[in-house]
Amino acid sequence: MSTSTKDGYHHGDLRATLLTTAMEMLEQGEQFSLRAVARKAGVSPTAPYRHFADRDALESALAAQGLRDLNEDLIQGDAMPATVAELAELGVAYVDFALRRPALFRLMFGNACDDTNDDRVQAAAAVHETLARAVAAVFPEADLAAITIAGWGMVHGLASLHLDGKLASDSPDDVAKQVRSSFAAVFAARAGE
Amino acid sequence: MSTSTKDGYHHGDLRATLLTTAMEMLEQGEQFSLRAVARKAGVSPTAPYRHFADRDALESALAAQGLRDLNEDLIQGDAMPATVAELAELGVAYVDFALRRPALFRLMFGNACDDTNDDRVQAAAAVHETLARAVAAVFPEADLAAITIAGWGMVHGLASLHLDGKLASDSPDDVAKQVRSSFAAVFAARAGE
DNA sequence: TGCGGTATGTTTGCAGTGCTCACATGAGAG
DNA sequence: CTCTCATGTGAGCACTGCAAACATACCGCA
Repeated sequence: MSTSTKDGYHHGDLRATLLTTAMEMLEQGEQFSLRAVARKAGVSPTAPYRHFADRDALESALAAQGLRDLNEDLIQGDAMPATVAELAELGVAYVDFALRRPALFRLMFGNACDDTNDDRVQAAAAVHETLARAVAAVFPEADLAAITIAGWGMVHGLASLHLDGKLASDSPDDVAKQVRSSFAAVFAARAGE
Repeated sequence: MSTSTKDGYHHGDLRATLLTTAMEMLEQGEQFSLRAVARKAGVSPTAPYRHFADRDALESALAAQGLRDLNEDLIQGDAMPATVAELAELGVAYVDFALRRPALFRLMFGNACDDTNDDRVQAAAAVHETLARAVAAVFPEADLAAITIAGWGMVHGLASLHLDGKLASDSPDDVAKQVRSSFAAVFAARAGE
């Protein structure tokens, strides 16, 4: 048995435990530090260093996981979108993710990402591709790269601005509506393409 | 004489000195802490607390200043834009600001902004209004709120994604081109409105 | 002119952090 | 059964934000 919790000197699966513990802390809004994670995992303050070079490494691993989760959320509305309205739902999902898991979202996008972390860059690329596919499905004849970047930018910006309270928004429903009308306002004219 | 640098016990204008010192550090990419700022200003580690309640307060003041600077950059192309291409230049200025002063930009938008800091919310509102005016000048008959938010979101998202290295971009010129084509791709169809 | 109050700076000290290094343990290869 | 090495522990350093208690000198007021 090499799964999670053994009670001897050696933990058995500390790396995974640290990741899930840290993720919980992010989810719960607790401010998070290597030491705090270790404490919560019931392990000495320096134990994490056996599994992560430094704090950034842990954060990168969490960010990678977050990007994978985001990608799943985006794909979940399985079918390729056919209309601008359906494409907008991808945007809604993106913004919703940011608002549901703000601390994680900030980890994923907030720092410089000068990453040699392959997991992470690959996960980011996957998100990009998901968005590109969706855009391509709706605007088959358009300049794919430009529209994809524009759309990603818009959605990401809306998420960030809402996260930071720069845009008025009472309820999550409100936010979703705002995202939809942004898509409508901007992409409506091309709907027929 | 109550201006900046006196050499006695009392500094004379510490608050301002701290702000400019901190701003320099942000500009220079030095990592910044209350203590480091105090050190660089040649003052004891806790002197700043006479002028700022805590670290967040200093950051908020810097963020407010940053928002004012950003607003100036946006207005600088004085004339109201008349075409999508001219509107795009506002976007270019926005993104350029973010890339030129990344640490400041992160301060301005990176944190939760649960601010009672009037300066700051007002400065943010001013930016919003500048953008709204510009959009209104180009699309006089459109749904102003929706397009403004969409545009702000797009520009802000592009800035953030570039800052975090999520979008390929070799040179600043490259980035500017990307911003322009995003505007073109998305707003082109409405240009005649 | 002198005096006291108060805004502004200093010192000391605490708890928390990231990280390094020397040491302990025990699981698994031989 | 033993030895090795991955994995855990502990003590310790430099740094941080922040809270008192204390020092100084600028100010209005007598």
